Amino acid sequence: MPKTDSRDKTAKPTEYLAPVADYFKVLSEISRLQILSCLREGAMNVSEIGEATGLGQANLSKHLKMLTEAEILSRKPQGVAVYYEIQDPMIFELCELVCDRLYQRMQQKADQFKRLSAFSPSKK
Amino acid sequence: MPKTDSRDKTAKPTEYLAPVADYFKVLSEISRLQILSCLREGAMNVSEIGEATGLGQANLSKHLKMLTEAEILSRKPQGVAVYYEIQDPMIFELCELVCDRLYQRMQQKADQFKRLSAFSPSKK
DNA sequence: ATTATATATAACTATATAGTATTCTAACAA
DNA sequence: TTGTTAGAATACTATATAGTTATATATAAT
Repeated sequence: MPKTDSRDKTAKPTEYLAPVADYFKVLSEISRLQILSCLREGAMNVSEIGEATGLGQANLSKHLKMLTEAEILSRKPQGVAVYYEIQDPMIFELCELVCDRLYQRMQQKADQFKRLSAFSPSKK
Repeated sequence: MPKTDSRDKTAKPTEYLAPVADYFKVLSEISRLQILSCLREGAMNVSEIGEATGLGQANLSKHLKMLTEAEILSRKPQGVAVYYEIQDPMIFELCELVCDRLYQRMQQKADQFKRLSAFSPSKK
């Protein structure tokens, strides 16, 4: 019965994790989240996105390329301009999950702070 | 009626995105995903995690610190050993969403390849 | 106290990448 | 054609960070 050699540390699992890590990496930069955020409303061309985000042209272009290669955005040239659009709305699910959780935590901490505040007169 | 100055490009949205980006950044490294993956089964101490993942001791220690500060893991010293445990299972939701999507895409591409293969005899 | 062991920290190196300045390409307009 | 504009590609710099080696800390055992 063939069995995986457990001594081989460099073996299997790593390769499967790489694409997942790469995907999260795309979402791990503020500039790219900014871009995604302003495309929630619908397609925009590069100049428009640039104005909305304040990102430099070359920089923006690189980020758009990354997002497109990750199949998060789609690219549609129209004459001289190029329009980008959300291709995979799942990213918003991901962002919302994270946002909600971060918000919960803040709430919780604020709550604890209020409750345990050293200067409150009571707490019986 | 006070209105946000839309000329101020460096203003608001960025700060709100930073914590989200930071959270995704924690999940964007293979080594950390490896760690999370092996903690799915339950708490483990550092040595055990090291054996399971093959990561070096100091490196592992740094990753565990990051994951703990992100409140993804909890840290429980027990004598000389320190046990780490998943504190926020939401990460698995996130990973599953991404995995499922990546899998769908692969399926889809394989499918297209099969269908359009230049060497197939027929296609009607 | 002394030693051994588990984990953390510090210092360092090497690599990846965000941002920028510059050049290139392609579409449209004159 | 020539020029103009939008976007992409290239080259470069500066910073961040993964990994490693070496050192420090802390608990347990002798």
